[in-house]
Amino acid sequence: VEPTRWLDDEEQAAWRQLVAVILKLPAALERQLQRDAGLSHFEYWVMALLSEAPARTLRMSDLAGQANASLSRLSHVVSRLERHHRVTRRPDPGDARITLATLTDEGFEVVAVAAPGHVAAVRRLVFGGLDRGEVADLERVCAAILGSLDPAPSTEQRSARTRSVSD
Amino acid sequence: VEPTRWLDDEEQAAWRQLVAVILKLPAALERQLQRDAGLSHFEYWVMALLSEAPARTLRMSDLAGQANASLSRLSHVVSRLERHHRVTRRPDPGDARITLATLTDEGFEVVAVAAPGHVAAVRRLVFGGLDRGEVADLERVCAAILGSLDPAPSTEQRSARTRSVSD
DNA sequence: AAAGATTGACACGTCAATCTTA
DNA sequence: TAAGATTGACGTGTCAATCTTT
Repeated sequence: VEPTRWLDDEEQAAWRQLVAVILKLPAALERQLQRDAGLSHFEYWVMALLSEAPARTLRMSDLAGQANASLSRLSHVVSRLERHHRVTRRPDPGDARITLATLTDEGFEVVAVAAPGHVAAVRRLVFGGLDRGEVADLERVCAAILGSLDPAPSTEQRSARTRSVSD
Repeated sequence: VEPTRWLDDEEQAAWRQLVAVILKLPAALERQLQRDAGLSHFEYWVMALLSEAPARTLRMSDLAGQANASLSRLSHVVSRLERHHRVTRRPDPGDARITLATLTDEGFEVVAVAAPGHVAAVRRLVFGGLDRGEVADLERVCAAILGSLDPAPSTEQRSARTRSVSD
């Protein structure tokens, strides 16, 4: 087998580590949230994003964008959350094509209860072994990768970050 | 909501980026392999690992370890691969509890054909935006995270790496 | 009883098709 | 016709239960 061009040794080593992280980290977070709060990581993430939004409400499209998910995936998950009375959906009064998703009080409670344990897990699993410099490295490298990953640097989702139920 | 202790700003920023990478990178790789080779990323990874092994053969347990997967998950995937005549399974002659998985010639062909495109995608999506220093950072940080992730620093899977059909 | 592995049920993600409003 | 969103079918992953060999 002699392909176009391989990865060099450094890249190969880095790649193996990245793949391992991508395989194991999500699984670990999933287990923690499932065990301690009965939530999937994605459910938690969606509710956390809503909890930060004005009026705890977001358009499905915006929510999908902020959650890095397809509209389809989001819709399935929100259906589930709605079934559990954690989120409600209703058409936008101004443009009926748009659906607004709102976190209920009950939903907020669920995230609020789940948050401390999840944050602790993230601190332990991700940041536990990193010093300040490595945290900065992590952010820089991830940002660079995301740059290559998103062909469209169009819609900037930069905005004042409010601390709330998340992360 | 006032939990035990939050992430500081730097950690929070890094965490958001990491989550985005974890959400998007696997999806992107999956799409590429599915589209160009009809393989899932995990299937590719499993076959690539077998292609490097002596006699293209590995015990299911070892394969699961190297692939960072549960034995159950691996078993399902290998069943699928076996159905497509890409892998064969047989009990170990010495200890019949053990199952040996072997990559077939046909399976090797499949990986060999898929590899160049996949490597190119990895180069483009992951390393395209990184300079040498950032590649090193990436490896360091991932290694550190894996350290926190694996409670057991027991079994060292360090061994001479052979370049083959992978990465 | 323990190790190695497999299986089946269930939950989730993806894709393509569909529906509704603009 | 396009934008926003939903749905259903299908493949895959996970968990617990199971099976076989030691």
